[in-house]
Amino acid sequence: MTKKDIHITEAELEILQVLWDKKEATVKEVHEELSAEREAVYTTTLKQMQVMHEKGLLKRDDSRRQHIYYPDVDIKRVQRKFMDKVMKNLFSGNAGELVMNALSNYKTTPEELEQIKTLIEKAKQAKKL
Amino acid sequence: MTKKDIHITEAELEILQVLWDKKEATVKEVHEELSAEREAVYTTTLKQMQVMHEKGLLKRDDSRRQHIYYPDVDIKRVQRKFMDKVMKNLFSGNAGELVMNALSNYKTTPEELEQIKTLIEKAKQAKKL
DNA sequence: TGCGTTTTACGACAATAATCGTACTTTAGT
DNA sequence: ACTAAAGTACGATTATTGTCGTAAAACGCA
Repeated sequence: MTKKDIHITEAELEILQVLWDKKEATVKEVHEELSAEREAVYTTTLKQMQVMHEKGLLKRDDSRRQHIYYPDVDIKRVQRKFMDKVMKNLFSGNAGELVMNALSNYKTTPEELEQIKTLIEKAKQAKKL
Repeated sequence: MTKKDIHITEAELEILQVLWDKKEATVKEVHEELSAEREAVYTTTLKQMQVMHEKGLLKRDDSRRQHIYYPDVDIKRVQRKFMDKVMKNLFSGNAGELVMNALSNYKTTPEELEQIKTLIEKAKQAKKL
C-alpha cells in the first residue's frame, strides 16, 4: 500500500514545498506563504489542503480549532520522481548536462562546491575498480 | 511577442522530447516512440501535435502528405523553466543539493565529471575576485 | 448565554488537458 | 478512373485540476 503512484499536481507541489520547509503549518500559514508570491484565495488553499489530506499527502492534527498539517510524503521520493522526468524529457537522460546547467544557472556556496568535488572524486574511484 | 508564457503540459513535453531528439519527425514517428513506452492512440498523438502547432510549439512542413513537424521552442528556455520549478519546490533553492542528488542517482561519463570539475574551479575562481 | 471573529466543510462550477471516434483527403498502384 | 491504404481534420466527450461562494462549526469573551 505504497503511495508511489499518487499524482502530485502543480498546486499541491507548492503547498508541499511550504510544509517540507516549515515541517508543519496551519492553512493560514501556508496561505500567507503562497500569497507572498501570487494571488491566492484562502478557501482555495484550504480546499486544496483538505484534498491533499484525503489523498494521503498530508497528515493533520485536528484536535484544536486551527488544524495543523504535516507533509506525509517522502521528499526524496518526490524529488526523484520529478528529477527522472526532467532528466528524461529535458536532458535526454544526460546527467552531466543537467548538472552543468544547474551549476551555471544557480548559485552555490564554496562548501557545496567542495562537497561536489568530493563526490566526483568518489565516483571516479568507483569507476576505476 | 515572445512565447515565454505558453504553458507546456505533460503530454506536450513528451512529444517535444522526441522532437528535440530527432530534430524533426512525422506524427507516425513520434507516435511510435511514445508507444514504445506506454499505451498511445494514434489520433490522440496527432491531435496533440496539431494543437501544439497552433500554440506555436511546433512548426511543420505540410507540403507533402505526411506532415513533418519541428520543435519551435527553445529547449534551453524550457529547461530553465522546469529547473526553476524543481529548484524552488523540491530543493528549496539549494543548487548544491540538486547537483549532488543528480550525481548520485544518475550515471555520468568520466568526461562529464572532468567538465564539471572544471566548471567548479571556474566558479571558485570567480568567487575569489 | 449571546455575538463577533476565525476557521473549517463542502458542493458547485470553471478551466484546462487528454482522449478517441468518425469523416474527409491524399496518394500510389493497377 | 477506382480502390485500398495511409494520413489528417476536428468535434465531442471525459478526466483532471483549480477556484470560489456560502454555510456551518468552534471559540473567545463581554
